[in-house]
Amino acid sequence: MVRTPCCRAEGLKKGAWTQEEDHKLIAYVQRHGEGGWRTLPDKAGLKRCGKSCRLRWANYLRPDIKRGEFSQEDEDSIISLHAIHGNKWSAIARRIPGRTDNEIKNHWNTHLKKRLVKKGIDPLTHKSLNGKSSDHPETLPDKGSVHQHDDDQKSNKNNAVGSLSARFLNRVANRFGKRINHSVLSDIIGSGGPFTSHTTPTTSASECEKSSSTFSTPNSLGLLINENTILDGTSLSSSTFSSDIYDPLMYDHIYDDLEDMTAFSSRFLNNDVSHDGEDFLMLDESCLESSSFMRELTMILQEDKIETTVFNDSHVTSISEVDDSFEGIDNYFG
DNA sequence: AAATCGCCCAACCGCAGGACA
DNA sequence: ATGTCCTGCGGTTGGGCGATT
Repeated sequence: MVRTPCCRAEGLKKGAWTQEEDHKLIAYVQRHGEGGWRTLPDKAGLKRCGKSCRLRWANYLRPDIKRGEFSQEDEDSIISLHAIHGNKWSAIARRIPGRTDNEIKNHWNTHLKKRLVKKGIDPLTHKSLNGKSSDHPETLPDKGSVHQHDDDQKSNKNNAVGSLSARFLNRVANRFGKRINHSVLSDIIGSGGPFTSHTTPTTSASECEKSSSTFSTPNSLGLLINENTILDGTSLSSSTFSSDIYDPLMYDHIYDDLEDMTAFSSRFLNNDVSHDGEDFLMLDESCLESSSFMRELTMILQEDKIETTVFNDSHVTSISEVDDSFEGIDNYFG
């Protein structure tokens, strides 16, 4: 099917936006909200195509856009996320609050890529350019190592990635299993391990393979929650994780919260495994359907807000090394 | 001072895919 | 099932601007 490009029409302005145009666009969006970009130019009195208006709004005028230089933290995040997602700028942008995909893409191409090359890191693979495995903190686990031998995984220092999650979640499962019942836990532990790597229904197999070598189970669905964020308690509203008021719909609300870009875009990572201090819980999506599990998880998360140091062990064990049986989980934390 | 170069980044382009009639 | 609209995405372009010659 052939479509006529929207900007082909005669008389439409292209190029840099003027202040007046910006004002018109802002005023219109404030009055009528986003969307309807095709008809917006006429209604707003702009001689631009809708696409141009949408881009101008999305990349420049939106009120939640953070202008100015990227912080070190932002840059680290971008590099880490790029190691996972590659050039999926929109996916990266969703994790960097206030930054647009365009901005991140530009920053990557003009600064970060060069910086990595300077440090001897291939910006495409995030591996050392000289062939040696890089110890550089800006690199991530080899995306291709998902199915490597266990020994390789153990020797990979980045294996610690997710292992904290594994321990934490094993603990959650353990406690939950003791308090609730074995069968539910078995469901959770279930096929291929309890908190396996994640892929959303739309995630490709290749993207799955980019994830942590420790947790990969390509067919599983899942979601990730930033453990550190949860543990420091900054991301959880009391209403979201209240163990006192149990509402069967609560987890729908959690989903809603997690989908809320302004509140959670930087915290809820449904595609990523992070590294070096930023660690992520991985939950099978079915967990969310187990209300009793989620309630228990909620309680434990709340408790753990004050005991984050428990997880700062020097040695961590990946979940793949742990016996998936209930007893195994039980023994694991002694 | 003028010309040239290189960098940066806003904006554009073409394509893909979901929604809907 | 098909066609169209609408939106989002990633890659690319080109104008502005400072640095260098």
